[in-house]
Amino acid sequence: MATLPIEAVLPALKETLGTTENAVLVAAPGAGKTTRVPLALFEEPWLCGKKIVMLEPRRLAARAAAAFMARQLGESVGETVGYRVRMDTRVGPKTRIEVITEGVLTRMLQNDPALEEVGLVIFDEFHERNLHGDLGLALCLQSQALLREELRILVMSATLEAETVAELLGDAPVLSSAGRAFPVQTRFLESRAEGRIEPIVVQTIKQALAEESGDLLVFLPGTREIRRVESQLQAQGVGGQVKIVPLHGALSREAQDAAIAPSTPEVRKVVLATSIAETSLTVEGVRVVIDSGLMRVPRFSPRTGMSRLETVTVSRPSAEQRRGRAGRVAPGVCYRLWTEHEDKRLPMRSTPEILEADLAPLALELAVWGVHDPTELAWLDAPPAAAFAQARELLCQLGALTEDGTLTAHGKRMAEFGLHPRLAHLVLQAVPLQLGSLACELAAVLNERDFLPGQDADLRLRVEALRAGQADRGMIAEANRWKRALGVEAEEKGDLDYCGLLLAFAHPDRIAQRRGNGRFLLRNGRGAMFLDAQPLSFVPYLVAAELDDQGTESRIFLAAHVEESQLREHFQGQIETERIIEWDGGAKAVRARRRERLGSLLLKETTLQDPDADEVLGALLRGIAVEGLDLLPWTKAAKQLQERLTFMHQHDLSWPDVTRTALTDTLAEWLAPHLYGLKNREDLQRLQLVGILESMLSYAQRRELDECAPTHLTVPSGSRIPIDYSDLDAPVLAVRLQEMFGLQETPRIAHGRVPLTLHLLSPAQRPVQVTRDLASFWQNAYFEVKKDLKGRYPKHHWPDDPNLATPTHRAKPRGS
DNA sequence: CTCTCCCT
Repeated sequence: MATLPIEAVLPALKETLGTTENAVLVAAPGAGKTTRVPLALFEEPWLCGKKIVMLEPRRLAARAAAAFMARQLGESVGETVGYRVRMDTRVGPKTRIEVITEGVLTRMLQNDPALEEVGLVIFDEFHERNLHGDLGLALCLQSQALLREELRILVMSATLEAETVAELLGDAPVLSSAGRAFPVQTRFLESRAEGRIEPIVVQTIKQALAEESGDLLVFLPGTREIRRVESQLQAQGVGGQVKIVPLHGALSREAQDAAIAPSTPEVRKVVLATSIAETSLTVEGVRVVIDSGLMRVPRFSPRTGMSRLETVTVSRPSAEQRRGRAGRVAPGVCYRLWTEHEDKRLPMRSTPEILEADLAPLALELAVWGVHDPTELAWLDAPPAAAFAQARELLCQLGALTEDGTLTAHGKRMAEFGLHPRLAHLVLQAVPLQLGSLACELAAVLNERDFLPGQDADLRLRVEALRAGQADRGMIAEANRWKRALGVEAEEKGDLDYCGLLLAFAHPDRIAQRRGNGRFLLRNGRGAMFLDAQPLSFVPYLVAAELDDQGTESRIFLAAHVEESQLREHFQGQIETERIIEWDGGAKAVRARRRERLGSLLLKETTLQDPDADEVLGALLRGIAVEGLDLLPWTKAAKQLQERLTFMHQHDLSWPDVTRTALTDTLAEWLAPHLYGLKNREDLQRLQLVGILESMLSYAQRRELDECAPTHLTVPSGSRIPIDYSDLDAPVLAVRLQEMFGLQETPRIAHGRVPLTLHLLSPAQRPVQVTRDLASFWQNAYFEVKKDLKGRYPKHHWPDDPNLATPTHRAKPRGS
């Protein structure tokens, strides 16, 4: 066996762990640390015969590492070296090295916080900073501090974030080892790429095929871009010369295996991959990497409880990892589709999962561990407070925690399931309903990537396919394992009509009601919809399992029908009944209704038979305030009375203020007493506003009103002419000039304080003159006016001395 | 017009 670069640091590593508990080992990919380190250490005396457990981020990697090490010892897996991953365990009584996946460590710690049988925990590929890795390290560190001070912890990482890890491990020594990869030449863009990435990718692929030999690995953010690049390459005839192979997580295992297998020497291969090829899968025979510099990441929103996919710039470590994929078999080339200037500004690290993930599973693990406040543990990055609080709230809703945050028996059982708390709750709720078997099938379907993507969103199709053996074998095995754990294997297959109800246990916030047109309203108030019409578009209620959380209306990818009667039976305690008595602006009436709500969903609305009179009155008053005073019957008389009172108020503030503003502000005082039993505009139209306004006055004020602000004035002709109070500062008397003959002075009101403004009119009621000084008019302007009137109304009498003339109210001259 | 892993 060739000497690996890692061999150089092994003696120092043995010595370090012989004297101190914690250490950090930095080694580039390909240095051989994953297989060499456990084999070098498992017989060290400081282990005292205890085991080494090593964490891998992926099941595949864990099994592969165990198999490789077993071969090195000339044994098979399960002897000295074993592995323990989800759904698959191979360890025996002799096993000294257990390669496990990150989540398994959490379960081991929860069962045995002191890890009595373990002498050393190795965190491999720790730079990936997965949620379970971070949690496992935090728990291990506390176990070491409180229960097992001689427990060794070794963190292995490919990047220089080692220093911060070393600090977290109590200033642990850092050892490093060089990598073994071949050199890779990096080529940047000359100028910044604008617009879509696909044309530049296509152009670079063609350039690399011409300039370089060997297979190409192209990193794209997602399947959409992969499809576009593929079709553009085909359109440009590239597909004829080379084999174009997509590679992403939604592909079947066979398609993935075909994509990563080495190509035959005569056919060149262009692999179009997502970040799956960055760490999880190794594509054989690659000499050229083309990196779009983009990746899609899920971002969880504590506000909506959903994840959304975002396209982001890759971090520097990611870009380095991608570049390294070109140097595994020979010196290689990496085309980076950004400029050298932009390269300097790449983020120094990817965002650790704990900062952006759904923290409900973590919060449940911490509750089982006995930690209320995550700051009691040591973290590289503590769980963000908002997301953690949201997670605790969800756990309360699911009954895993009590109000004060203590773990319930139900919560403890949920944690033991190794399922997301929502799904564990679904399964546990189903058992007493004799739906345990269906629940296990549903949980298996929901726990994995959708195997019928793009098809009809109905979950029942997936469960049917699973029952027919058309799902992934692992998924079927998963369902069966839970059935055994619950003792429900023998249970009759639950009716598929219960899928929606069970899903509602997991996602009570995603119960949705039809709004029409394939659009739905979620219980949490958000909108959701199907892109194309399908049977589920027309059901009154459904529960959404998967949504995209983009924009104002989320797209529904996966859902199940639920009956209103099922919701009523199982969510009775969450249905709120409210009595609503409110003004209906459309009908212009008070509506009294009884509503049953499930969150934002209105399940039922009925008319309330005997609404409380005071509440009706309140709603009517609010209606009038909103609609305005025009809702009331303002007759001419009422309007004039309001103007007269306003006139009085202006001169004496002891009078009520009845301006529109004041009346609107004081509806409850002046109007409310007259509204009992009224409920709509028609009722209001029958009100007697004159009487209502008058009732605001004292007896003395009523008498004074007629004196000071009379409705009419009797002019010399004997006519009673109405006074117009609409201009508060200058009440107007509009009267034919002829009726005023003989009156010398301007008539006054308000105890003589306010002269009326006279609008003097022609016999045909046309305005002739406006004056507040009648005496002056007679003496001056009258003579000019007279000439004009004589011309136009020659048959009328236009005297030279108006003071001596007889006033007349007749429009036609006498005797005509 | 959907990233990717993982849980006795």
